[in-house]
Amino acid sequence: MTVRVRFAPSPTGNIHIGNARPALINWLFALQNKGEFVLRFDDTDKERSKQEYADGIARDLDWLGIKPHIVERQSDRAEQHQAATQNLKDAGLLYPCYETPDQLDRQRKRLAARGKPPIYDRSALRLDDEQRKELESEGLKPHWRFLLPNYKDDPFVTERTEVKWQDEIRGEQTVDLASMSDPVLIRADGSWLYTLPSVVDDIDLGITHIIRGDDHVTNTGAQIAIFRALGAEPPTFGHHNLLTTESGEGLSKRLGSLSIHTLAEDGYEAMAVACLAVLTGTSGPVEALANMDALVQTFDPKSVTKSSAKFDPSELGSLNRRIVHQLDYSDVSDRLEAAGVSGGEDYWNAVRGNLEKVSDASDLWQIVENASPVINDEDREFIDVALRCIPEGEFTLETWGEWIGKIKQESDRKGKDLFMPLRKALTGMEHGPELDKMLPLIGRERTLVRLS
RNA sequence: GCUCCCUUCGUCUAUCGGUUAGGACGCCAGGUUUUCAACCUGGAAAGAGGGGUUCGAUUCCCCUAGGGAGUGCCA
Repeated sequence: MTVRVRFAPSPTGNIHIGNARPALINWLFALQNKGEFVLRFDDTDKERSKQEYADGIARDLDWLGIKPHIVERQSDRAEQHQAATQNLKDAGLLYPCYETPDQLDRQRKRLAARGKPPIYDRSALRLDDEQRKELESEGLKPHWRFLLPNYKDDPFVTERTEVKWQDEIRGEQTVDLASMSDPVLIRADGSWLYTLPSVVDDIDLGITHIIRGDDHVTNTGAQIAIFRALGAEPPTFGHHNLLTTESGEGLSKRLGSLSIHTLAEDGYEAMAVACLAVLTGTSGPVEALANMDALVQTFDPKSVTKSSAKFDPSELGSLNRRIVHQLDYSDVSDRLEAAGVSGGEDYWNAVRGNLEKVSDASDLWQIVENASPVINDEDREFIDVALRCIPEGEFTLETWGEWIGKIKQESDRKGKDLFMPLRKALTGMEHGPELDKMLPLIGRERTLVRLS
């Protein structure tokens, strides 16, 4: 059977590094198993879902290197959701409830105050047709709950109230359905909550593995019950740990600075973001892997740990640096040319070891094109000596060695005193890329001008 | 409040009862590079607390504390 996974964001905001984690883990899992990746927009919340967010999510995933094989929109599949709804109603597994949100809220608070679990008491299940009619004649519209197979004394008895599954990441998991309320599947306005459409779509789309954050663990218990109620075998589940900020809070959509789009605009490499998002909270090192293939080879779902992991945004800097240092000219030529850096491969190889971000290459380019020479008064005489020693012919990689050798003979300077005045005169800076590589790029003409 | 999960260097983590508690990132020092970066070598750095079980506990059990998640007519 072909592995098929899905990433199912609700288009209610931009994705950040915390959402990138499940997206990438699913993507890697798909590639590792020669499977397919479905991007499904869970847009059942009409109030908050927006097309612009969906577009933004697709764009950000693409930037990260995720190319979905299939794109779906939950709102396009109302027919199937309707059919499943009817199935459940016919089976007596979906029952109408008339409590208002306010009433439910008070009920929960009352239970909490008494130290009891805040579980819905199923009083609506005991309503007869006449009572329902009466409530509806008062103008109340029902919302619908799924009857969890969990109470020993209810008409849909199952011996066990626990749902167990072998989690791809966390090992054996158990959720006790007796500890949760019957989930509301349909709102009073007739629209679906995410729970049922999600299961229906997972069945119809042939999803084989549901990999998502461990905030869904309890959900999985109820959803497995719904899979079974719809006559489908539940897929394999895997729940990865969540990432938190330094202060330990869960990542929220409010973390604008860590939105994928912002990180992209700030000039970070997609692979740096991907490595941090995926490899943090695993037993492997957070390595700087330069391409998705390497990450596919490296990542092991089983290495994801169970506890939430603090991740350090500042690590993105060093990760990015290490990745940039590995990039070949062909990886960056487009970006360099777009930024007006025309030094080609020689230039890239000369400077990449000094860069934090690829965009820094443009700043360094000024060394070649228009550095402001710095020549201290006490070095003037020495620079004049250097000027006289400049080798004949075109500047090559050997020119620097030749030149400095000659200067050594002509002056009594050595070490730092020898090369630093030249570095400052040539580049205007006290540190930077190796001069033997820069010299051919700067060329004879500019060298003469800068030293004069 | 109730349910589930978790707790080892600063951070992410390894350890199938006996280890000098290992690695990665970061940090510090030295080397190398005639600068910086890179690179190499070395170093500092950890079992939340309390009870058990055991010849022996970081490892198994219980309690406490702390953290995460769920507990929605959000997803």
